[in-house]
Amino acid sequence: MLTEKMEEYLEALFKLTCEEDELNPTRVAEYLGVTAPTVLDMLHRLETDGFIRYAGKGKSGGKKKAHGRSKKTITLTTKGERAARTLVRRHRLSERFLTDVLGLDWESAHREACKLEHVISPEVEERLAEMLGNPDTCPHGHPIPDENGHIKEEREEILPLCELCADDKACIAMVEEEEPELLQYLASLGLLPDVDVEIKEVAPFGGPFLVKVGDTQYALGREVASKIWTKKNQRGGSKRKRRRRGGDDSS
Amino acid sequence: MLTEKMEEYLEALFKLTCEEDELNPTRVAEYLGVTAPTVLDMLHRLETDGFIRYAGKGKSGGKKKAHGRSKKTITLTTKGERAARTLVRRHRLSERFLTDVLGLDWESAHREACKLEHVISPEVEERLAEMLGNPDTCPHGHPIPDENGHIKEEREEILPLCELCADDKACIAMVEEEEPELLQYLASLGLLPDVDVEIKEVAPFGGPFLVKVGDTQYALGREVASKIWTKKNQRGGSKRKRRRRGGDDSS
DNA sequence: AAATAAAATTAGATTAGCCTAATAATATCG
DNA sequence: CGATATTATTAGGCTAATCTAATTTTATTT
Repeated sequence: MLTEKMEEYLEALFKLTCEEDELNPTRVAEYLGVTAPTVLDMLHRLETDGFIRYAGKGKSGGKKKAHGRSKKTITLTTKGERAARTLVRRHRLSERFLTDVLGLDWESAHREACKLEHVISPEVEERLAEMLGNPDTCPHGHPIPDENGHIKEEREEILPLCELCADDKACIAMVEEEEPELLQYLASLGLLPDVDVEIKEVAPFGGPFLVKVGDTQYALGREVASKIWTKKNQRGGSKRKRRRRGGDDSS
Repeated sequence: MLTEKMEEYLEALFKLTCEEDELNPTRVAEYLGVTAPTVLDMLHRLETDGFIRYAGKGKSGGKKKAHGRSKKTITLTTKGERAARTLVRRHRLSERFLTDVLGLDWESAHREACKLEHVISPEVEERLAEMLGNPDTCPHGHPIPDENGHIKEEREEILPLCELCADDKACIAMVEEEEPELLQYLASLGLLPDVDVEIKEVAPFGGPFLVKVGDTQYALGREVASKIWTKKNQRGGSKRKRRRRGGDDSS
């Protein structure tokens, strides 16, 4: 049986494995705000229940170092990934409901969704999706997996704002969440999904981006700019900049 | 801090103390499907946290039996009762939402509401109530406490169907829930809140009630009849049959 | 390669909720 | 009243999650 805690870990593992390969326990501990032994414990439980694999990748012949068989890594099994995607779906559907129907602000919606996702049944999930018109993104612009956990991948050409160049025009596709202060800040600048922006200038040496939103211009640091994902307005169709792994992010 | 389990117990205690006075641990254990020691354990925790009182009622001078000071009873403190009423409110609001907005059947709605009630924040509670038009009953007809936990007491003249007499005409006010099979059965007969019924005959010696609903007549056992609360159509204004304590029931 | 730093893992404890078995108190019946 | 039920309570255990304090591995530096 999947306890609420197990669900939380699964979700975290899913998000983290999408963002970085070679996920290790310490990173998970840090992300979830618990200690490493606690994570180890849970990893074992998740493993015996078949949700993850935690072992050195089977390179049996590897004579690397002779002793310990090639550092363990955490990977979700199909079962584990299915569960995680369902949770992500429920979380994002909840967020949509909380913002669109009940009118909560993003941050509250996120906080509440973290609790709701664990108590929503398949039936409620389905009705909720239906009632909301089967939305395909959460308020932050992140895709909502379908009933089977599939994430729509029309995501060609989505790249962080920090990779745009001067004079590029783009539309914000999604903003990283999980960081309330950042969100608050972005919202205050009007940097929200579906908003059009134009890069006026990119300061060299890791300097700020001068971005025009509506009639105003803001200087955004690289850090912030990397948290805003944009859909570039095809303008000459320069197809550089590949996407990363097939995964997804946060919220 | 109030854990989910503590909330469950509080709610159960609230319901039970409304229905029977002199509530004892064994009854609670039976109601919640756990063992008596488990209940004792929780009672102690709830007591140290100030949600209940569990002690022989202070009759200090009572020389009854000399030894053990007059059997302990469970009572909710103001704090405990406030918490319980909030839970009842969230449960019933959830039920309304699940049935009215998402279209779930009563039983599923009840099941889901049992989980939702523990994760709904004051903010969501408020918005939900607003969105639903501040309903004052759950789908089964039970009153929804207001934001302060007050339960509307227009409940004069609400009495169980088993106390009606032949030829009485009444309107169903609410039906006991917590018993899915019963609910299922009642629903199949069309015995739902707001439906008008007429008692055609009351068989003597604890026999069944012949009740007319729409064009059909059904024979209901006393047990079932006691689970259906009705608002009698004033017909001569016979004011007998007082209500019980100020409490409320299930759902 | 040795020394040092960082990560992983083991050991041992704690708390909330639960359980079973045993014991103590109360009630009820004949 | 005394024997038999019934209830309440105590004792002792178990699992999920968590922690702190070692200890062991694995990496990195020099």
